Amino acid sequence: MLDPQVLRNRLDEVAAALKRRGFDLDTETLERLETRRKSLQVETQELQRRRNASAKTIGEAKARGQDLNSLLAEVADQGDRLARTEADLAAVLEEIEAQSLLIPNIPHASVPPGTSEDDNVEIRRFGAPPDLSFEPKDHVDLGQALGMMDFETAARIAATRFVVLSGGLARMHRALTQFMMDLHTREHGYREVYVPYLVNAQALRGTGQLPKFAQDLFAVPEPGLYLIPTAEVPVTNLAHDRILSPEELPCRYVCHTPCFRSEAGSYGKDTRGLIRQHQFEKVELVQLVRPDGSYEALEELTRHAEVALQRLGLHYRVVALCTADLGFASAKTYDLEVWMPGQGRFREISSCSNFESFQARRIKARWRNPDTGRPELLHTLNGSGLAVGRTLVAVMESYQEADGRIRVPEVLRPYLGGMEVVDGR
RNA sequence: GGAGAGGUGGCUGAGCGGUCGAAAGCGGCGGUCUUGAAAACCGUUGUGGGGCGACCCACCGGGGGUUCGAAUCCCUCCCUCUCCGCCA
Repeated sequence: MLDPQVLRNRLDEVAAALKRRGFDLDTETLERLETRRKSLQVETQELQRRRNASAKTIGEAKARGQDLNSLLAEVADQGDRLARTEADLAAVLEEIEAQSLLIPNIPHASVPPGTSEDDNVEIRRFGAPPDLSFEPKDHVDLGQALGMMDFETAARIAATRFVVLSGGLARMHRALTQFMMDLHTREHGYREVYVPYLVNAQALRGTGQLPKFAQDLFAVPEPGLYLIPTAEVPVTNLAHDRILSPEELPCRYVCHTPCFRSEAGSYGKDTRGLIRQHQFEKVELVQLVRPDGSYEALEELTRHAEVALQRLGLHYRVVALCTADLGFASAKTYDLEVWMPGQGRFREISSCSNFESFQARRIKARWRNPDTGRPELLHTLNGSGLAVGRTLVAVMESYQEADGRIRVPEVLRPYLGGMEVVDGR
């Protein structure tokens, strides 16, 4: 959510900034609502003031044992009028709130301009495609040949876009998670957290998935909760309605969770393989930081995610998303794209974003600024470190042999009892 | 699932329907004293919002109601704690 003050006083600037990301702000409606809000609020508060004053007078008169009838007659019709303006004001405020929740974040000045994902800008590259002297297979062929990746069985148990992994592949999937968690807790200074996988609507509103993206979520109607689409939701909401002291910052969390996405609206897209599943595992990095350091934090967080790819020996590139490709809540995003030899292309494996105060305002996540002594909004960031399923795909396709065997990257071997080639156990 | 107790400011904890944004204590901040520190003493100390301003408004778990007036009464929802049952 954007700052209501700015939305009020510098509406045209906001509209121009949002235009960069292709969003048309309905300034006419907002101005009309704001005018109405102002007059209603002033009127309401004046009526409240009068009510308080006369209630006080009546109280004092009663204490002196005076006759109250004339006083009570005077205020007889005050209540109705106040109730009406209060109701009108509440309706207008609700309307403004509803509108505000649908306005995306303003792109940072450094975000490259663009009209589609084709305008994203490659920032840097690591490594090179693996030197395979044969025609590489994709992870589906590899996994099924090994008998360790089964989409048909998963479909019988659940539906399409689910998978059953088994044997060495299932173990390597787990090893990848362990490796990433150890990396970020031991070397990058993140605090591990374990959180609920079902969250309420308020939490999802806080991070920006609701109200606009309900169709992407799995709802559980009975307790009225949603399966998390990313650990970002519960972890960022840890700061809900909290005022942190400066010593607690920066606050860095790492969290491994399953993620659930309905993928509505992506029929026919990535239907093959592990790339786009209804359920997948992710290791998520979340930071809560002072506003003056959030862009350094974004660079740092991105590097932390990159280290995971580097240690695994995977070829990747870092891409700055252009204004058109930016997520709803993000002010700036770097995508990490890993090379997938079986597909002959780069695929997103991590997305690292600075949300500035956009989420913090919805969540009321603040810190006490010692310079002002006041509570002020934090900046929030997050990034995948990494998406585990897609990492497994990249490893399988990058470490394949001509005979279809898959070597185990060095860093994973300690987690797999020294296993050098994926086996069936 | 059954029975009971309770949700008040950073914390603990008072609060006959009226002068309560709310006692007191702790903590925090500033000061006096001191070579310095502690102790003691004095002062100060919630959040959000509106108005060009003088100022004003809202908030005592959430929502609704009664009333001229609600932290205080009523309804409802949520949450926490204790005991019993059940289950991991």
